[in-house]
Amino acid sequence: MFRIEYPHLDMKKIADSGQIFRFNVYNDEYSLVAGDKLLFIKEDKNGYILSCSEFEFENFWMDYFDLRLDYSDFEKNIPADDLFLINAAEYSYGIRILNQDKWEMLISFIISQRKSIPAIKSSIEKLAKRYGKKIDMKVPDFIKNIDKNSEFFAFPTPKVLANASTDELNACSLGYRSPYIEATAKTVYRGDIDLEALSRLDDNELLAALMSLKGVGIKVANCVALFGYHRIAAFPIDVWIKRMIDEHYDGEFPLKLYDGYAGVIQQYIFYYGRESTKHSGKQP
DNA sequence: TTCCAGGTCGCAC
DNA sequence: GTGCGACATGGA
Repeated sequence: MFRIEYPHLDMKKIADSGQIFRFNVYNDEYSLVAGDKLLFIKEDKNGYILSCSEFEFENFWMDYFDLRLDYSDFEKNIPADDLFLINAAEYSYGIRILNQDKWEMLISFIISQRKSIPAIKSSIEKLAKRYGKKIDMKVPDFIKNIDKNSEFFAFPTPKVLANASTDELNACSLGYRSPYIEATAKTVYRGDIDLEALSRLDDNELLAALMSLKGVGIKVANCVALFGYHRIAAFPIDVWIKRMIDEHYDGEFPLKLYDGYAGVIQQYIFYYGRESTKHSGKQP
């Protein structure tokens, strides 16, 4: 167990921010599967109690939650008359761009196309349960809201998915995306594309390399770049972002104001747009 | 039931 | 390069 307390860190908002699909909320407690790692979290006044050791926190989770980056400057260029974005940034205070596993992001966002977030989560859990290794870790005693018999499965490796049959993949509610997953898994497993090596490319080269994969277009590539490679300049445009830009910016978002970190701003817009719609039943 | 979901592909022009 | 229909399935 290890307690942390940081500014600009809100687990609930991050879990609901659409950048991660295996971060579940149980009132003031959370479970989080990242690759083959499992973390339990409990709110504790202004901080959080984590199920990991201090060593594991400093060697993995600290970077995973992007806690070395100062988020306080990202709002400084928002114009005073852009009330929409001022509100979005304030509403999203505490969201960080996670450093997630590249392979997991690639497959997750291929699945995400034309699916609702609950449906995406459901598909990924089916994949993990069918193909992922069971994680050997008990629900710790300080976690009260999660069933002690719960099982958690690592994200499937490229090898396992590359060798999966189409019928089995179809059982994971992938729909027409099954052949995309199959083709991409084979490409990665064979080593035709080395996801780690892509880190050396600049943003545009990275997007181009990702888009060479089956089922990866401009939007998915930007999501993988942003959430898997921490390219915080990447600005994925999906139906929500487009809707917000059309309504509040007359179809053209002033990207130049946020040079180098537009992805953070994008995440604020996405979260604010979706959450406020969820609660009011209409767009903000 | 009907509609929509963190889009992409293939194929016209 | 741009436009357009097809695409599987689950959740609301």
